[in-house]
Amino acid sequence: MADGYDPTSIELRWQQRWIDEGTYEIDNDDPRPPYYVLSMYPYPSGPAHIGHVRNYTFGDLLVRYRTMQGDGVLSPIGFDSFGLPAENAAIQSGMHPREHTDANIEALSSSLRRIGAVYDWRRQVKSHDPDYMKWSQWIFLKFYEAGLVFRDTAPVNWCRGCQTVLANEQVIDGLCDRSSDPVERRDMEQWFYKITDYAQELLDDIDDLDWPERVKIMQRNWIGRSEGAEFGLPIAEADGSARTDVEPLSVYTTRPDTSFGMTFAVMAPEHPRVDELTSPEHAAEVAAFRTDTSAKSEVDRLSTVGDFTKRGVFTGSHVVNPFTGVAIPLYLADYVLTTYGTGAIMAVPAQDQRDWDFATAYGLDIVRTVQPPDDFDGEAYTGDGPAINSATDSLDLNGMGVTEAKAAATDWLEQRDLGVRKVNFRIRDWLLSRQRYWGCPIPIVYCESCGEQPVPLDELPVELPHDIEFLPTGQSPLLFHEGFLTATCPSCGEPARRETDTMDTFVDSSWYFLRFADPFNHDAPFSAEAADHWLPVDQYIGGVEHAILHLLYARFFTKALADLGAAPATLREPFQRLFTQGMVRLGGGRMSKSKGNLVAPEAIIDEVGADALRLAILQVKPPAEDVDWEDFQIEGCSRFLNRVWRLAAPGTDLFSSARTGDLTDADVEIDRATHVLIDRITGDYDRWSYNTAVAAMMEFTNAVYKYVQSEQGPHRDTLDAAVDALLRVMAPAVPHISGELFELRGHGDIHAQPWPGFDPAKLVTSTETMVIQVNGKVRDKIDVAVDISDADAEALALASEAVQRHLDGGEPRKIIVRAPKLVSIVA
RNA sequence: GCGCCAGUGGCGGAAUUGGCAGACGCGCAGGGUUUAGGACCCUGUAUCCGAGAGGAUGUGUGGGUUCGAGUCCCACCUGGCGCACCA
Repeated sequence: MADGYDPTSIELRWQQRWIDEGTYEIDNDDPRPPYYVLSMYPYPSGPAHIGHVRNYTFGDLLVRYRTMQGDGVLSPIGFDSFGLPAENAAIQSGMHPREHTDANIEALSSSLRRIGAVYDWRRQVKSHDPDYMKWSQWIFLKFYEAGLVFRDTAPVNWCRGCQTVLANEQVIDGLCDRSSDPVERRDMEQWFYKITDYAQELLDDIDDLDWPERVKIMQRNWIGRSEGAEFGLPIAEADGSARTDVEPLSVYTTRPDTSFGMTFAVMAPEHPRVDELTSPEHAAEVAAFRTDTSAKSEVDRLSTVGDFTKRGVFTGSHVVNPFTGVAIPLYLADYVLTTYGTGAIMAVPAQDQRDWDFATAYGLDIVRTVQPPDDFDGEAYTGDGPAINSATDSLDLNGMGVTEAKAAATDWLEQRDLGVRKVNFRIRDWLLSRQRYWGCPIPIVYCESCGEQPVPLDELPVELPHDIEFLPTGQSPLLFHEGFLTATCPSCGEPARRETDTMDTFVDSSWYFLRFADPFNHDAPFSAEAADHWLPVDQYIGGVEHAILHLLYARFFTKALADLGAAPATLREPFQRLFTQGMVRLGGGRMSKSKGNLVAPEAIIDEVGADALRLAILQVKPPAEDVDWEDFQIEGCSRFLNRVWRLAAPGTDLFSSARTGDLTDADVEIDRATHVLIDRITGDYDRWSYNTAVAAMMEFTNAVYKYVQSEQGPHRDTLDAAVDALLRVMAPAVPHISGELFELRGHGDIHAQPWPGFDPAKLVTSTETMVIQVNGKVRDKIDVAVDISDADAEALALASEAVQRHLDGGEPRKIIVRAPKLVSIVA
């Protein structure tokens, strides 16, 4: 064939055309129903890798499909362009992070265009663009004003390798999630966002999200709500009586019902009252223990394996168990953390395994207060059961189950003013300070006389100086840049020093989806009207690795911005539907730059075209599942596209041999198959079943080939209708080839076409294959009319020779008829 | 340990409501076309018995419900992911 399928030239031409014609640009006053499709904000690390391509192919299919369905689709793209890798590259290679980043953005943009993904490029945002930074800082200051920002000295996670502070979310099993170095603890002045103010709402609103269940579970776990009681343990005199001149030691427990089994108490080594509550003769030991603990990683501290004898120390003091009035020893132990609850616990070894281990190691009493089942052979028992050993004159819990006893114990505390019901959350405030250059500067200055001062809104953005020297010292280069450091106090006008911390890059990705709604706004990050028009995102697409960090922060920002009046008050959630696509692996392992086993999509596109690659991505596996690169069937997909080309391109033999005139049964059958195709693909696209959609296209194409090659040959009208429908349903998946063929066939721009409808009446056949089972086994199949009566179906089944053979003269005991599909005979 | 998800041919997978298991593709085999190769077209391809007709077995394992189970229920095995001793 002279004019064979040449993907490269076709694809480049269409890609240019979509950009030149602004096909997927959309204005906020577009009259079509708004539909917002968004793929997660990519970090520009260079040309797209195969995982990116998979992600953006799914997004692009949806953009094109919804457009054909008649929606006004918002399909924006931007770049999460701040972050550590650019700065590390600068230290290593001397290339400025800005140049490094800009080059990577160009490379990634080019990749996205090469796979045929379409966006409204006008709306593009980049985190490091001063125009974007301005509004990141503006939001910081609004949060500051509203009390959602604070500064505090806090033990922070310090990564020695990266020489920076990490958020809790970036610490995985005590190791840095980027460099895998062990994370140490250090005290620093840090900026925080008060995400804990929204803990309850963030938890409650998860229920209504159309998200994968496991992501919702992960968020609930992370927020970690627990209900319990907080109460005081009075400090004991030498004789064991309670002191009234000193504040009791406050503890939090989720098991107030077990309080009678409290045989000792434990403070975190960092607890502020350690010095006060340590007796002089134990001071040296306590000090040594605290030093040891501070050097330990969080993994070691929370571990429950191994010897407990070195993991605690006696303070020399006692406290009083308010339930029993008995004085019990007060210890420090590394497994108690200052960051959760009150930083001190009541220890109940019989019902908590760590307490049990500790008690065993230190020879402390163990008293059961919940009766374990008879067959229980463990140590600490945490299950349900009747309370025992839990009674005094004023409170008797004995016999109650855990739930009832909890309530009774808490009521008792509240009635006596000893304690209160308390809800605790595991989630902690969001530490956003980073001691790094390549991030958005925190817009604060420090004045000797006026103290901490927010930068006035009209002075934003605080920009990063460009002339910076990168040294591997681990300290932010901003600390040594006089021009940046020097500022004027907005309050008194005297010289002041600028904050050198920059923001965590998760700040940038926490509101970019709002900026996309109104990217040209010069007066605000976005208008409430624009946000109201587009948000929430109708379909968000990304990796499950962002299940906690990014998605939780973005939810927090959206709620806070709505409460501050920047976003519509009704906008409580940013992403109504979330789809998490699986990862692309190689040989069962992870693909990574360091392993040097990255698959380069560009090389594949050069060889077989972007459409074949897209089709292979869609075909290989259900989108939600991880997939191995070795399983991709690029060749089969390329072969299929060639088959379609030969079928649909005008001027081929297939096309010119078509007959005209009356329609035959074969024509009716192909017409029916065409409607089935549209029906199937519509359903498959709607439910993200792209692999079966591709199978449907292939099956249909095979059927049309058979039809064309049949003796009587194809009818021109039937063939035209079949092929045009095929191209239309393929358009969202393989936009270049279907666009090219549709145009060559003289029908104009396929992407401006409405989604094809189908006639339900045409889906039904006149006959159906009826299956006949004897004792559950298929014994015969008979073609019957679809409207056959049950009685006729039964008679037909019994008349079957095969059925009679298997009945072997016996009488059927029971016959189940599901006409016209099935007759089941029990012999 | 707790929670979630998955397990189907040589391989990736399909089976939307309990009703023909293995669609579609890859791979493999045979044939056609071609000077040849490639490309293309056609046919076959779960396992076992059988020349064939046909039969038996079969969706991780073991039970159960049902006329009928890949699908529902119970117990278990294996793998992946999350949480993990947060009081």
